Amino acid sequence: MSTTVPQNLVRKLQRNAPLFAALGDGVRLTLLTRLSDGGLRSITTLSEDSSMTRQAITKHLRILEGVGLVRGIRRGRESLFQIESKRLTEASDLLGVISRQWDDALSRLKAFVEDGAGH
Amino acid sequence: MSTTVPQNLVRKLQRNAPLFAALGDGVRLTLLTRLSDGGLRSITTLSEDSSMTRQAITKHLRILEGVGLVRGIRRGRESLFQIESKRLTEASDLLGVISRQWDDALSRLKAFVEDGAGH
DNA sequence: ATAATATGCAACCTATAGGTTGCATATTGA
DNA sequence: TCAATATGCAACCTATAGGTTGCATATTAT
Repeated sequence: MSTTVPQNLVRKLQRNAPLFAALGDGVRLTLLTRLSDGGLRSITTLSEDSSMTRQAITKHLRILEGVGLVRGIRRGRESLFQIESKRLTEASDLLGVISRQWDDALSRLKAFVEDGAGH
Repeated sequence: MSTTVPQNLVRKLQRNAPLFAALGDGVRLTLLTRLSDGGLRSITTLSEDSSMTRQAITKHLRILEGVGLVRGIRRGRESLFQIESKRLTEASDLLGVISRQWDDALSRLKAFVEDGAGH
């Protein structure tokens, strides 16, 4: 009973490590929820009711943009950000696939044990 | 058109930030995939085909344990780890809820715009 | 034209994530 | 009992994540 997870799935997981890392920060999760109505918001707007500086918020937005969770567009002197829900759906699906994979493996293991392996 | 995401969902997301952070590291993702067949493995075993020291692996395992993605049990002189697929399913479901929430919000926004808002 | 607004850029600081080494302790096998 | 094995503990190192400040630049409003 060795590894049952296909290698391409492993690679897929690895490739998405930065995405999970981006989600692993409270400030960024707050930004995402503030954008979650699909609206466009400027950096200044997003910084306003935050205790942090605009520059800190900017850095977080760039990280989110880097993994494709938000998209920034320049309009005049301001740069507006909107959410990319597609990317998040992908993340959810990926975790779903993995967890199902694991559940399946566990079921097989359980069945194997309950069948009285070794008889 | 302000925030449409319920506050309890926001809190739920925030609460799970450490879980996402735990998933945001390649070494830990590798450990999870190595445990993904549901088997029990010792720290030494998990360290063996890694370029890192046992202590580094131990730290990663404790982080995974801290967020409930694996469970460690002591048996004799070794401590064995197994995966907690339930926790991962939760993570997947959570992201799913959020992304659906966002998709819905975007649909409403789109409909709002296409209906010719302001008429 | 000029002042106000919005952002970008870069240097800098501090905490900590992620790794190492060295040694102590518990358990098992001969 | 004694040696080998498995882990724990703690100090330490280094890179970097996350934040700040200061200033330059582009855009808009008066």
